[in-house]
Order: sequence, then C-alpha cells, then structure tokens
Amino acid sequence: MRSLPKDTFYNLSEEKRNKIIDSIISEFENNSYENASINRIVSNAGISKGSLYQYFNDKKDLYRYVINLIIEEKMKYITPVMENPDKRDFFTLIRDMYKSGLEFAKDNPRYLNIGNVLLSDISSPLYQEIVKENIGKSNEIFEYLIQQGINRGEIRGNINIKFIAHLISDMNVSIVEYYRKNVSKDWDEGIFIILDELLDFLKRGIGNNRDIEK
Amino acid sequence: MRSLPKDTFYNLSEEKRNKIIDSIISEFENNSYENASINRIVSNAGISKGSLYQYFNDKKDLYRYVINLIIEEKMKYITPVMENPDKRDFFTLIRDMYKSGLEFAKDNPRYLNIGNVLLSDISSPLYQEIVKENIGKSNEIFEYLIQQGINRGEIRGNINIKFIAHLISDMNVSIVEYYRKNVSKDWDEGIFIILDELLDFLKRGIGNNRDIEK
DNA sequence: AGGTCATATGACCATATAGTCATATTTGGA
DNA sequence: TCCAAATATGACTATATGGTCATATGACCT
Repeated sequence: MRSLPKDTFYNLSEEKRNKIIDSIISEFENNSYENASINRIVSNAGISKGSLYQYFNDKKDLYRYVINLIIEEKMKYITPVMENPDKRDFFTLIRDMYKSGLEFAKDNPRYLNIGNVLLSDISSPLYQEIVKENIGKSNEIFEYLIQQGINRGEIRGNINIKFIAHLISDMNVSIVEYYRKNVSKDWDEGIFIILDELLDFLKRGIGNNRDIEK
Repeated sequence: MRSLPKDTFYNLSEEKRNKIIDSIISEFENNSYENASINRIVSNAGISKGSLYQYFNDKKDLYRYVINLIIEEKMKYITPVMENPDKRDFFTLIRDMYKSGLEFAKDNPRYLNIGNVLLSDISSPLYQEIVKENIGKSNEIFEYLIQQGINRGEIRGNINIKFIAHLISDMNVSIVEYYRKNVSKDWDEGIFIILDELLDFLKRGIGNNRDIEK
C-alpha cells in the first residue's frame, strides 16, 4: 500500500485539498503529535472523518505528510547554498547557511513551531524515524566542512571538530530563535547586523585570526 | 486553599511518599504534560486514585510539584556559583556556571528530560507560568554580567549585549546536550576538556584578547 | 466498647480519542 | 436513463482520560 496521501487525495479539487492541508498544518502547529486531534482536523476542514481516512492511512501518515512538506520547503532554501561548498570559504558558507535559515523562518513561520516541537519531542513516535537520522547527517556535513576549513588554513587546528560542529548547528537554531523572539515580527533588516555579529564571533572563536581588528 | 501537596501528603510515611514521588517523576520523565496519565501514576505508586486527589488538587499541581523539585535541586548547584559574581572575572564565572549545569545533569539525569520538554513545550498549560518568567530573569542577569565584563575591560565593547546573552544562555544548553549525547553515559572527566574548549571559544569570540596564543 | 476523625478506595461520570464500516451520494460513461 | 464505480458520510466501537464522591477502613482517645 502506498504511504502518504493516497491517489484520492490528489484527485480532489485544489481548493478542497488546500483547505484540508491548511487544517492539518494548523492542528500540528498548535498541538504536539499526541495532542493533535483528528476530530478537530476534519471539523476545521469541513469534511467527514471517513473522508480523511480515505486520503491517509492513519494519524502518523498525516504527521509524516506535514513534516515532508516542511522538509521539502526547507530544501528549497538550503540546497542552493550547499551546492558548491568548496567554492567559498568556510565562514561565507556558514553565513549563507544561517541566512537561509532566517529566510526560511521569515517565509514559513507556521512551519517553525512544528519543526521545533518535533526536534525536542523525544516521545513522539516519529522522532527516531525523522529526527535522529537527519541530525546525524547534518553533523557529519559540518564536521567535513570544518575539516576542509582547517586544511585550507581558515580555521585553527587545535579544536574538537565534533563539538564545534555541534555548536555551529545549535547556533543556527539560536539565531533563528533570537530573531523570532526579539526582532520585530515583521521582517527586519536588523537581523543581518546580528547575523554578521554572530559570524564575527565565530570567526574570532575558531578562525585563524589574521585580519580581525582588535 | 493551599497549593502543592496538602498536609495529608506530608503525613504519609516516608517510604510511601517516596514511592508516590518516584511514580510521578517517572511519568513526567517519559511523557509530555498532556500525555502523562494519572491512572498510570496511581497504578505504579500502588495507591488508589482517590488518595492521590487527597494529596494534590489536580494534574497541574502534580506537575508543578515536580518542576519545583527540579528548580530546588538546580538551585543547589547554581546558588554557590552566583553568590559573589563580582569577585571573579566574567569568564571564570561563566565557566563555573556551565560546570554547575554539567554537574546537575550528571547527578539528576531524570530531571533533564522533564526540564527540556517543559522548555520547548509551548503548548503546556504551565509554560507561561514557569518558563517565560525564568528565562527573562536569567537573560537579564547575563546582560548585567556582560556589561560588568565590558566595564572591567574583560569583554570587547562592540557587541550586541542582548544577543550575546542569548547565545551564552543557549551554549549552556548546548554543552549539556553534547555531554548527554556524545560523552559516555557515565561521568567522564573528558567533558572538562570540552568545557575549557567552549570557554576558549567564548573568550576569543568576545574577549579583549590580549593573552590568547595564536 | 463506643465514638470520632483522618484517610483510603474504586465504581462512576462526562468527555474525548483514533479508527471502522455499512450506507448514502455523486460522478461519468453507455 | 440506467448502471457501476468512486467517493462521502457519521454513527459506532473500544478505549482512555481527569476528576468525584459515597462508602469503607483503621487509628486513636475516652
């Protein structure tokens, strides 16, 4: 049996389908997986329960579907940045990555909550399936990039690569959260100043500091 | 009406009381607030449901009780560090703070999950009541300490204090998480090397770098 | 022994859950 | 117009929830 939405879902009119998608996203935006309610989803979507179960196999399928939407959207931001990792220096690459994270946050505020809850909700039945693997991969990429940076002399050699990869990954979350909590709700160019400050901090912290003004 | 456990709870034999406390902690250790079950708590504690409701008013009270236990315990670690903040330089103080966080994590692994879930579970009915206020306070303290550090010439002046306070706060979480995920489950002195590396990173990042070897 | 008071109990209540399925409705082709 | 296939429906099941309360138990005092 095919997972994720069945064909019947894609046969729906775009309007109806979008209303359903919107209702599903809303529910997971405001509730953890366990607490999300199928009854509320169908009620807000204006369809019957039986119909929903003709589109999706079960609750997990709904959640998976939303998470895949988020991943797909996030990829649009991150892919161009990661395309030619060796063409730019380490810090420019990281800056672009953080920047893409901020732009994703700006364009998809609804997705942020869902992603954050998933990231920290170990008890979610899909945590293992979705989160663990991805975090592992992302850390591996960072470790590789840091090693490259060291080889090229951009980063000092006497650091714990694994730990710094972890830190850089967390700082990506940090700046997005700072943006959400402290910068005006509307997009504010001031965030770029903070982004540059974060990069300055990082450069001083692990860079082979030749050209930084005291 | 007095909140938190009623007198009847304290009249219980220590053995029985501890069994109940243990059952409550276990439940919140493995489940979010919404998903924690009173039925399981009483069943694991070996008491009847009516009894539990003679000790506590409602589910929120149970949760509040556990959270207070955690805060109380955490205070034991953080208070001595924060006692004379002006007696030590900024970076020594931060190091002691991070260290106390790691020691708390080592001594109270059961509490870590509960705390982490609370910190990120915005939909919890007690999030506002417990988390928001405390995070605000903690950030204010950091901002004050950073300002002191700048005044004393330990920290360079051209930084965004609010953002750096946010970062330092998050890095405290980062190192504890790194410890949990990557350092051996048993206490491992290697974590102190990483702690020193984090402080080195921080010093280079925001310090008035005079004495750091290239 | 009788009486009083704190404590313990679990059947019970109203409500909600995820998921099912026999039935009804709509659709499109002949 | 009639039929058959696709789709929509919501009452229903089995199960769980947090919380209540009349009743039972047992400890202590007179």
